[in-house]
Amino acid sequence: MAAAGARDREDAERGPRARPRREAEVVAAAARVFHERGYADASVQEVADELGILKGSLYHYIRTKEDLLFRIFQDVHRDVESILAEVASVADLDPLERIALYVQRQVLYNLANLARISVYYHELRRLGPERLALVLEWRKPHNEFLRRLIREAQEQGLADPAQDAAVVGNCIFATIIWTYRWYRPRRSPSPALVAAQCARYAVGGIALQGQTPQQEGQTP
Amino acid sequence: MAAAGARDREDAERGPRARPRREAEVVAAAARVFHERGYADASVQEVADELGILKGSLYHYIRTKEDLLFRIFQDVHRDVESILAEVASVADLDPLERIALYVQRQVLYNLANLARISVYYHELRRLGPERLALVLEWRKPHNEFLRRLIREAQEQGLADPAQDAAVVGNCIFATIIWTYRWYRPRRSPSPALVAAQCARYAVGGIALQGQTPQQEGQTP
Amino acid sequence: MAAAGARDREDAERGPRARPRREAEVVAAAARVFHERGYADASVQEVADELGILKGSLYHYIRTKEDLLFRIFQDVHRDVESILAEVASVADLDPLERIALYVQRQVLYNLANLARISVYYHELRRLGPERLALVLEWRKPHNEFLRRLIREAQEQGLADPAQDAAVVGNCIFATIIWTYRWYRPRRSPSPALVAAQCARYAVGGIALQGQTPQQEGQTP
Amino acid sequence: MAAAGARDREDAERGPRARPRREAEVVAAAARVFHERGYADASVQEVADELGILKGSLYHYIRTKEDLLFRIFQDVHRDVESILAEVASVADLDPLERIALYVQRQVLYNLANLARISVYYHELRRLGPERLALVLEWRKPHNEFLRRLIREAQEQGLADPAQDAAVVGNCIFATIIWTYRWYRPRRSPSPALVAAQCARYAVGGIALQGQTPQQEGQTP
DNA sequence: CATGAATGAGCATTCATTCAT
DNA sequence: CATGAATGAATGCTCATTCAT
Repeated sequence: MAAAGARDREDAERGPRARPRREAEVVAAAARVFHERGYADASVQEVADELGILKGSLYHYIRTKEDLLFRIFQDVHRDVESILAEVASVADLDPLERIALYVQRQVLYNLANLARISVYYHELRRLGPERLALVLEWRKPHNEFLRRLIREAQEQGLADPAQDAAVVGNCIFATIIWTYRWYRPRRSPSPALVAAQCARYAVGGIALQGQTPQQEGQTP
Repeated sequence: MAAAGARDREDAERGPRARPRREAEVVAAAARVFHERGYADASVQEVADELGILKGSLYHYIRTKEDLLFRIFQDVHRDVESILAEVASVADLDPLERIALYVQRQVLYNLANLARISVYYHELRRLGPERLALVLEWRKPHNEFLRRLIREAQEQGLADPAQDAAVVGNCIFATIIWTYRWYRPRRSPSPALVAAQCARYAVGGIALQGQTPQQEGQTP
Repeated sequence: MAAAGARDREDAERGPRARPRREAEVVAAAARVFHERGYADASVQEVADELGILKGSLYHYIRTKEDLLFRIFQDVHRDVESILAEVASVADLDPLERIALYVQRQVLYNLANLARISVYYHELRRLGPERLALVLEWRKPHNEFLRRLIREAQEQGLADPAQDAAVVGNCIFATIIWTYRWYRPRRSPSPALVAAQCARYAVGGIALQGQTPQQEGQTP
Repeated sequence: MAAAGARDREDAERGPRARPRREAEVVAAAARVFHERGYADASVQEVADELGILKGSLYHYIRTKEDLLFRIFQDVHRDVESILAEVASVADLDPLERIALYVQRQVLYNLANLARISVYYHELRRLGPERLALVLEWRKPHNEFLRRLIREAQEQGLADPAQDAAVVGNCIFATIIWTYRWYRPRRSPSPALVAAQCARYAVGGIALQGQTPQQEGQTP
């Protein structure tokens, strides 16, 4: 996670071969520009400007503009995958604790990588059909992971069995993802605090409690 | 009226003012197209096609493409405003109950208006600066309304006072808003069920409970 | 044929609706530009300049640059088809006479439509695969027509049966087609003279004669 | 030689001067690529790929892309010149026999060098003005040679004096050149047969005969 | 109101050519 | 000689917007 969080910052320590660096810089610049202007409105020119090279030169690293977008997805996917693996490997946690840890880690990652994450969650539909399908495939294990935890919590009497695992799973994802839309680096509370409170909110949202308002009957 | 006879087949049952209907159709078509293709990728031509008129004719209703976008925002804002008013006017609810009602009503509205809502939440940044500022201004009362309820709940011992009202307020908005991204009309549970479970999740997320995992200290 | 020949010239007499005219002008301008500069080197800008409109406006008539090319092929094909039909319908000609008529008419057409014909014979491979296949399909009946006449002439003792019908058929096409490369409107003899001599050359090339050099054995 | 050892596998049997071979390979690769894709559509990259070197490395052999084209012209010119010289030096041939020999040798050469010949005849106009003029100058002696033979044949009563020497000269060139467009190495008859029949066709086309259709009067 | 041709600015992409290593 | 990143100009195409009919 630490390595992932560092990705948005400029790397100071580089060895003799600067090539991989270049690639990462290109993707980082694209993430910044796409975040700021939106993928469809951003021009390849603007990405090149951000990098201080000419538009034509950018095409040494990519074949199409969409490649820039897809590489952002690849990078985020890789990081997010490692968060999942890490959370899954922690021992001695009950399902609710594991969900709390998952939410907290993901939120922390999001807040540390706002530009890339914004693109990752906002511009999915700008990918071509094959890549779109690929990314949707990537995301499935996360859905499964979370739903399984929810069901386990329900079976162990920790979570309300009346809640649909798919629905509340999506609510938890909402809690994690939407941070990219409201978090303001300088104005909002510290990432650690936000991550903790999101985790607390998500767990509270599914936990079994005594008193809960029942309103379904009131629907107009 | 006689001169307009040739156009009567298009909408037969219309009162003396035919304009509002036509206007609403235009905005609805725009919402559908912008939802499907994304605002930036959608062309004015496609909206005209959706309406069965020519591109040039569309400019009788609008001055710029952004007008189409903005009218969607106006419509949604109007509806959402009335939901807020309605929820505020219900008597004899404690803060948590009122939050639950608010979430439930909003989610129900979202699920019934997926196209417009998707645009409303997804394309905000495509508005020009003045209109963007206007919409952000519109949204403030909702923030205030929700935060006030949270604080009241905390003061009345119903909600966890350790939670930052702004943060959990955003979490509740996340729960409401994100439905536009995951809800699938035919595959997902009924709107009523989803709305109820989202409300239950949101209230549970802020309600005071005995046991909650405390992880802030574990953050690396 | 007369109508076909007139196509390259500007039409003076036009009715109230100038629309079909516009289309023909576009194709004629494209033919001129592609002839002068070569299809691949010519830019859509240059075609627009030739028409006195803006590049973007040209796209009201076409979807791609290749459309311009293909319409030239369509026009020439239509004309050439009618020449074939006409030659086939003349009564009381022996095979050699019919071949002579065919060559003469085709050459006359070529010389009257140099720009379009140059493109038709020179830029075939610039068409996309489907259109290329289509045009090759169009040309097959001409091959068949000519080969059949050659075989008939051979059977009737008018043409040398030792000649391969496919090979000399191609030689006759060469005689017809290559005119687009060497004919110079002001410097060369009159179209009528050239057409007659090409016909005479082609017929002589296949006709049965007493003395002909036999060199195949000398091949190194 | 030791330093160059790493490249020995590419061409093992080479004398002390490896440069000319390398040069010839470059031109041959260019001819193949230009033949396949067309000069204007072919990229320098593709020629480099064909050679298995990088684009930048190609510029050790050439200064511009057009150089590649011109060298093909130089090579073909050299060969074609030697055919002319050879045909001119054969003793004891009457004009028609010499024309037959010329056609046959040229066609044989064309069929054995389809790629270069296609470029030679197809891409002439892609040369810059000076080189274009140069090549046109090169070709003049061939025109003169052929026309002189035709006129001699006419004077000796071997060829029809009513035919314009320039026109039928071009017809003969057509017969020779057009082979590059219709000859298919595996499907068409043997080069020797084709060359013989082209020669037979060309000579028949100009030879004096009794019966010839006269259609000039029918021209509309 | 409707039409549809025209506008003109902008964009992604290609490519011949250069040059420092 | 070879490399490959960089250049910069050009190109095909799109599209929001206008306007005469």
